[in-house]
Amino acid sequence: MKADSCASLVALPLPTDDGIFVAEYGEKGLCRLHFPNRHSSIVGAANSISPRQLQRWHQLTRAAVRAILTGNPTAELPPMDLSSGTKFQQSVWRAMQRLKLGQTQSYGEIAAAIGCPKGVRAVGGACGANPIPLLVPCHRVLAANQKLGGFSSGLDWKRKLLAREGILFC
DNA sequence: CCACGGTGGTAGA
DNA sequence: TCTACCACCGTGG
Repeated sequence: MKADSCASLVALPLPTDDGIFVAEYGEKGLCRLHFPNRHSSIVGAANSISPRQLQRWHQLTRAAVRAILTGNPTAELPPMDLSSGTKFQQSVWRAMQRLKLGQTQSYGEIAAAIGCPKGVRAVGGACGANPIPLLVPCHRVLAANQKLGGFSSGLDWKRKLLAREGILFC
């Protein structure tokens, strides 16, 4: 763990039909999203985010999360602060953000897309370090030959998300 | 199906 | 620094 310029200031519950997610916000926007039944950091009382802005961000997050969980396209996304990652990780996360509903790419294709064609394993590592799953759609990254690959929050989630988007895999 | 080597980035010591 | 991990990928049994 390293010094993190994006200390989360507020954590809010995000109820869905699939359980209660937790969204963490910093001054620049959404900085982490947790799947249900996972440890998440505690709500910070002191915040420098205006309640009105926070409410707006959380509303956008909630709508986007629920859209993805139901296999629908997302409309507007909240501002996302990805500054906690290294340069390499951020480039991987940016590449994943370009994947639309139902689109997939392999770890190798992502590696090539960011100009690091031999860094395939490192791309896998960056996917696992993705602080905002769903909205940064790391579940749309498959292994070569349409194999499933991994998922740090549990392969059952990845299978479920892909199925809801109509994506076929082995 | 399995084993293995070549990889690049990261975290921890 | 050095080292031991890895959500990989191709090749070869």
